[in-house]
Amino acid sequence: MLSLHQLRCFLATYEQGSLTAAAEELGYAQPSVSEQIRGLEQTLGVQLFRRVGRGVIPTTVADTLRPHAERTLAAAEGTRLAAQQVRRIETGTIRFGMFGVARLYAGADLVADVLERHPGVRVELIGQNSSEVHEDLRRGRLEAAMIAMPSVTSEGMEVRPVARDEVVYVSADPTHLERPVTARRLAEAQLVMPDTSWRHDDSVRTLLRQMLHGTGLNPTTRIEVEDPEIAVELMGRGYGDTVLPRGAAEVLLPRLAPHAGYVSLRPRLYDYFAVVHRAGAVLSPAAQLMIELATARIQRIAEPL
Amino acid sequence: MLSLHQLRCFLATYEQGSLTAAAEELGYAQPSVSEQIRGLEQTLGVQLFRRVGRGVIPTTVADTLRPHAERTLAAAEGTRLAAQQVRRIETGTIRFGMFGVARLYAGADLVADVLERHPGVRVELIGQNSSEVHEDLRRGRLEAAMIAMPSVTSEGMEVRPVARDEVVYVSADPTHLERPVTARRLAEAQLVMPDTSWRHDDSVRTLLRQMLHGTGLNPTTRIEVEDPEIAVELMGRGYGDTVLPRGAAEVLLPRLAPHAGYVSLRPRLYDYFAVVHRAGAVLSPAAQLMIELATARIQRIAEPL
DNA sequence: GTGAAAGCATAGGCAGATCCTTGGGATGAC
DNA sequence: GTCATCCCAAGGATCTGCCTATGCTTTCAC
Repeated sequence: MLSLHQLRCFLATYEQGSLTAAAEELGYAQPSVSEQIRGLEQTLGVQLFRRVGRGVIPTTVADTLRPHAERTLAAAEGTRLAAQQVRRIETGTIRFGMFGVARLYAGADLVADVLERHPGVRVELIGQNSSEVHEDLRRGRLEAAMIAMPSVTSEGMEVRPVARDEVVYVSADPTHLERPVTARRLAEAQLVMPDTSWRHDDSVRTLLRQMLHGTGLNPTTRIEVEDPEIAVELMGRGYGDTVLPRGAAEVLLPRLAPHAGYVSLRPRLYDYFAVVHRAGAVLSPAAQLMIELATARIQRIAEPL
Repeated sequence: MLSLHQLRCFLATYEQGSLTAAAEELGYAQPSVSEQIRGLEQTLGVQLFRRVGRGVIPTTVADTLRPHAERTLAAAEGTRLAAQQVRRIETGTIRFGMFGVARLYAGADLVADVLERHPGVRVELIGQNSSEVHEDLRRGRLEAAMIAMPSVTSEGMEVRPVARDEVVYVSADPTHLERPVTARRLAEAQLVMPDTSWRHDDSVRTLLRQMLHGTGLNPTTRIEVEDPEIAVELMGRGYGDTVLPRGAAEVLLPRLAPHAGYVSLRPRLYDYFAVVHRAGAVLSPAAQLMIELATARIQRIAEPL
């Protein structure tokens, strides 16, 4: 079987014109190189050098094969080099999970932070929602992620909360914002809620369900949409109120519903942001980098823990 | 140390998405492939697959390295293929030794014969003279050759005569050609001799020296030139006679000295053509081919043995 | 929920490859 | 002729590669 080691010995011998010199260059004893050359000649079925008493002389076959051997070794070196560069995060792809609203807060800045420090890399910010990210983590498609809690159960996952953001009641009607909103008021509200497809996993929905659980009530969602932007815009036009993490409200309201405001719930509810990865996993440098940068960004918007 | 085997296992695993499937494709047991992957990850210092209970998932590092691994394996395959082609004489260089007058007889036809059968090869017909060829053989720079005998001693060489050519006396003066030329007549002649630089090794000169040895005489060389063509042309203009192998005379006279003729020496002298290579050498297919074709060509011009 | 199947890791053992040292033969320089 | 150089050959130590057997985790079907 052809091996890189054989090719290295071949090239050294060809260039040095001597097995002894080649062995010295490669740091081996002379018989070892001799054996490699013999093995190469046997696997290829050709004679590469004529042994002529003292010294060896390359045959025309050796002349022909030399550029091929050089190409092969160069390609192998390229492989090694590419791995080195990836290891130093000079190149390659960084894939990181981040669900909807966290990405809304910090996504663009996070990518900018990464590219600032590592201009050569590709960045993939994966995940429409928290539970999809969770599934990707579990299946190994993602190494680490920033998710919102409480969410689906996290068996086999290591979850480290890094920040929390209050969940607030948002309305374009000032009379709805005069006092903190209780469970009873919430149950009576007409709501425009985003993230319809994920309503069973979404952390804000989960919080609201927990809040109303003791009262036997359910919030009325008058309108269900996918995008928080659409929900906010509809809320601004008076089609209903909505419930959002405060960070999202502060990002979206000035742009989409300048006349709307928000107020706390009573009791206050909090959405937690956490770093998640498989329990017991050794994180790559790239994942550690993403975790560090994402945490820093989230903590500039939400409340650090 | 990086190895082709590791890269083969890596690619098979990447494409199959499973160590077990890769092992089956490669014809190994699963733990063997597993070990190779682990070794590759260790030598490169990166994680290529995430082990996730059932199955493995390639990391983004694996995505990045895959094309490099493919290039490397393709280059290695190219090396193997090139060797195969050389072995079948489909490509590569054929180097063969042939000294002056033999090349004059058969050189162009020999090259044509080779290219007819093996259109992809390069051909090198090496050697200004017999003794240079001999030295190249001894040093290993040439594998085999066609030389003229008697020449320098052939210790360590295997010499197989394949044809002989009579050495004849050539003159533009018909009176010189009426009878076979004896040693006495030869010693009195004014000669124009080619191959000046090699006069001590040249086989025709050696024959003449042997012929005159018993008489205590030396041939008078009025003019010494390098090329047989020049010698024949000067002879044709009457500046002297010359001595040549008959094959050379028949090639050169019609073109360069149409009024000249030739006659035998007494006793007759013969130049022998022989195939030569290092004693005990195993000849490559290319060398065997050249020997076969060169022998056939020489035997169509000179007298086969 | 439970058992069966799939897939990877680990452990132990065997065969072959790799590498070294020592010694012998051929060649070339003086 | 003598010595130095350079290759091959042989023997032994170590390492690598590969196998089988086994255990653990995840996945899937009932």
